[in-house]
Amino acid sequence: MSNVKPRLPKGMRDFLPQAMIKRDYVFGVVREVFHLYGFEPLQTPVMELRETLYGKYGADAEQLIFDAQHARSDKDPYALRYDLTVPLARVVAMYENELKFPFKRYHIAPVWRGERPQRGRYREFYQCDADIVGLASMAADAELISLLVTALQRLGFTSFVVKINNRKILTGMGQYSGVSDEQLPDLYRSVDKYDKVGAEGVQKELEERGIATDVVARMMELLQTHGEGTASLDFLARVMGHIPAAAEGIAELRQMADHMRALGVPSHLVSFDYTVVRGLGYYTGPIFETVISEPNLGSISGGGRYDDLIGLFRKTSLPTTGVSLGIERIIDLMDILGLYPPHIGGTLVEVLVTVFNEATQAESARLAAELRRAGIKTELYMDDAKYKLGKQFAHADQKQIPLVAVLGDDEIAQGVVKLKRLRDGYEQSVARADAAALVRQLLL
RNA sequence: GUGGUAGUAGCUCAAUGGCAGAGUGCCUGAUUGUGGAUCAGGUGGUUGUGGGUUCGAGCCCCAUCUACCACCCCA
Repeated sequence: MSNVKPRLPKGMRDFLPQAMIKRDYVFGVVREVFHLYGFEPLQTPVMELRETLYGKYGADAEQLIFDAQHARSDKDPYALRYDLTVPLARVVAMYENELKFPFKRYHIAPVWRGERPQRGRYREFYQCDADIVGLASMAADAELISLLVTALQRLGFTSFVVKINNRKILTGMGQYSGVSDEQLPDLYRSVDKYDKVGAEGVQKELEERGIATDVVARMMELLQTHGEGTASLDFLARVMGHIPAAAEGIAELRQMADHMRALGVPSHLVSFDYTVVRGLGYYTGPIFETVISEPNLGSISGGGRYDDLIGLFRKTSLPTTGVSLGIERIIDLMDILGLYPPHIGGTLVEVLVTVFNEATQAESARLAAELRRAGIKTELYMDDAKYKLGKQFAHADQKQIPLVAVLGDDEIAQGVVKLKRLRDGYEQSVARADAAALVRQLLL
């Protein structure tokens, strides 16, 4: 008999119950906030036609996308989705007559990438996106910021900043400084490393990419523009307001600022920062990124406006803006920063009902049923061997179940149940009818 | 995709080319109505996998897998 060696595909993970309880909590909080802002769920297949995915990524696609072919058919080649944005664009194009615009959907689901895994970077991971399709108004972008801030606050994050920029301003800066349109992608890629390599690093890289020293110098100065509130926008307007792209971008961010104020977004949690770039790709307007500022733990969300993408699947495009929470990173940080509320622990079981012996097993089962009817998450102890109280307490302790219900001959005779809280050893007997109420009280 | 580091008990890690170990965990008992603490006893391994060198390999060589790190790119 030769067993198959249990192994996981490279870059993919199992989540045991202890981890899933925490993940579900995070997903649940985020989902609740999405609902609060009127976003509704969308689900699409994990596979798309290869041609659907390759449209957006072109040449690089081969290296990044996981193919997923049926063994007995090579027609209609498939691939695992690479993100949730392309499926959204496809859905919008396919069902536009059935959807009500602006279309506000959220999507929490796994995506797959063929990249080499590293810590915090996997081949299978969850994305968590909210997008608004069909609205050009900056009200949409501002609403996403408000949603983002609310979600992070509800998860317990306090010291973070949503850094906001606009692709049009970056384009304007490039034009003002003398960067050619062909060099813009290079420029974006280099500036994206600002956080990592600093101003000197970006400057060096830009020069290495063959952009003239005086051009780089002008660019670097503009990039580092900063100020309270909209002061930096005023400055940029004075310097490069005559450049159409810049003027447009500046006006958009002003509108966003107005909308955010009306929505009550705390001003200390947002900041205009012209070093934000967001990869390469499809962004056309406002872009944003959230960083944990204290301590400096990197980026936990990103997003922006991509008004052209849906045009991939449709004659004319639709203005669209979206936000993506880096949910895997957020889950890591929840542990690092200790943000889980106390009741999110190693188990979701609230009380273990012990079984004193064979003869009283049925009575314990009845107690478990009573507690469950009252909505209490109850585990009824089960064992193939002998019922020993010590083992049952140890079981509860190891599984981190907070309460144990003891139901021995004495308790049954008196119509009571004895509850023990393991955290501090507090013990109390209570009439059966009041057991659920006492469980709730002891859980607080 | 390129380059580097590492893989020994469930976990964390030892072991000059010469008998594979410790701590922790787990099981049993001290304690047949109570977990954690203590004590006693017990359980722990094809040294990631496959080859090679050698009288002899956890250790050296080659390949491979996996994890991690730096690029590339990205979340």
